[in-house]
Amino acid sequence: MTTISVLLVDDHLVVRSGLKALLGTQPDFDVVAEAASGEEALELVEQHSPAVVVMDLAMGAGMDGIEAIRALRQRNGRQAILVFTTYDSDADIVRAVDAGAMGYLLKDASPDEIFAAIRGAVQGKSVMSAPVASRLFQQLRNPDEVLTPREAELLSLLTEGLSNRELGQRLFISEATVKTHLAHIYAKLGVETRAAAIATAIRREGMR
Amino acid sequence: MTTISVLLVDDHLVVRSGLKALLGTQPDFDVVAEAASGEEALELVEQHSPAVVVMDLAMGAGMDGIEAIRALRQRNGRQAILVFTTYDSDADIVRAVDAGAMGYLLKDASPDEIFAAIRGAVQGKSVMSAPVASRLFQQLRNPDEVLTPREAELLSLLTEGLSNRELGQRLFISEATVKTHLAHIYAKLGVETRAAAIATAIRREGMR
DNA sequence: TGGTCTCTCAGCCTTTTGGCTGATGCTGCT
DNA sequence: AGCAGCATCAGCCAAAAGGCTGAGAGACCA
Repeated sequence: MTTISVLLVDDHLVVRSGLKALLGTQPDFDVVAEAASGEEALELVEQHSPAVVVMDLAMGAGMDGIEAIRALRQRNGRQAILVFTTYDSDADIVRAVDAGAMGYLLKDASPDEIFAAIRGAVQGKSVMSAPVASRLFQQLRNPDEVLTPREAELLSLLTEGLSNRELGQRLFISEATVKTHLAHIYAKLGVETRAAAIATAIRREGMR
Repeated sequence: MTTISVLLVDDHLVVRSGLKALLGTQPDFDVVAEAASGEEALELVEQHSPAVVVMDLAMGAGMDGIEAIRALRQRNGRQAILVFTTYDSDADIVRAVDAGAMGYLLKDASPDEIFAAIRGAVQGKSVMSAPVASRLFQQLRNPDEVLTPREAELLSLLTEGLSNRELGQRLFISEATVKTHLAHIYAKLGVETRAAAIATAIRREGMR
């Protein structure tokens, strides 16, 4: 039997131990290293070149999971990257898949789901939790409601409470353009005010 | 040596396993049961009457952690309850302590912190993570920044994206009064716009 | 009884936001 | 070559939000 080498990336030690304990029950998994940050993950991948990287998206400080995935992909590693996170926000799912994640699991997934996802990942199969899949499906059905990259960027800044003027300065665009983007964002989110947009963004899109 | 019986309550299996693995490294801890929900926690406390209950606040569906703590306290159990959660929102901290939690740990706490907190809890000592303690301290030092009940109510509705007019209608007050409350809220939160207030409320005050 | 807090309301004025229409340059796809 | 989508910008106007001052009623406490 071929063993599958795994790198765990999560800023919470408890989660890493839990995952390690779970994977330890299976004969074909071998957790070769653990990282608590994106930066550390890059190093450890270099050192151990694991077959699979299981990665959280929300990482306290520094590089977040998405950036780490992107960085790993750019160094053309052959690792299969599996997202393992608490939230299933639309934006995160799309960005993670876009960045090159092979699968997307939620932290309340059952052990079997986790095992299957990892085994599938090394074989090039894409596995995701049911809620995640249904969200992706939803987006495919309603492409009109998908934010463009620029809009998502703006929405993200919006949730920090910036004014149109400030948004323009941050993004190096005029206030007029900010307003245009906002109008599109409101339409796509189905809201009419910036307040509602922020509320929706933080709750539904998971932008915190 | 007296062993300390522990009940773990967290809706994520990985977290429970991780915690169990960590506590297993110490000779004086004995994880007697695990619950995935508040309801289950109540049952298992009844069955095992553990010395300490380590509880997450965010629990998928049904009874949340705060309610579970309150319910346990009302059944006048002698368990020390320790909150073990991801976020340190002001509101959650206050509500948890108010509900009867002995300590408040964040999930990125080190094993030693966790061990110390559990051992302290059975001896009646209150242990909390540094960020948590500083937030509580902050509130005691600046009572001027504590929202009045009415203000908190308004802020909560604000996070749903309502306009001043709608807020007035919901609360049966004039728009002028809404504006007065908002001005006070902004001052207390240290923001200048409703957008920033919403962002702060959801992130810092934990109003989701 | 007086002071303080909280909640309530009004008016005035400035700034910000949102709705609308129209327009340009770029990219990618057909 | 042409079309669609994206990002950019402008101007105009109405609505909403925010800053400021002042003020009254009720609760609570010293």
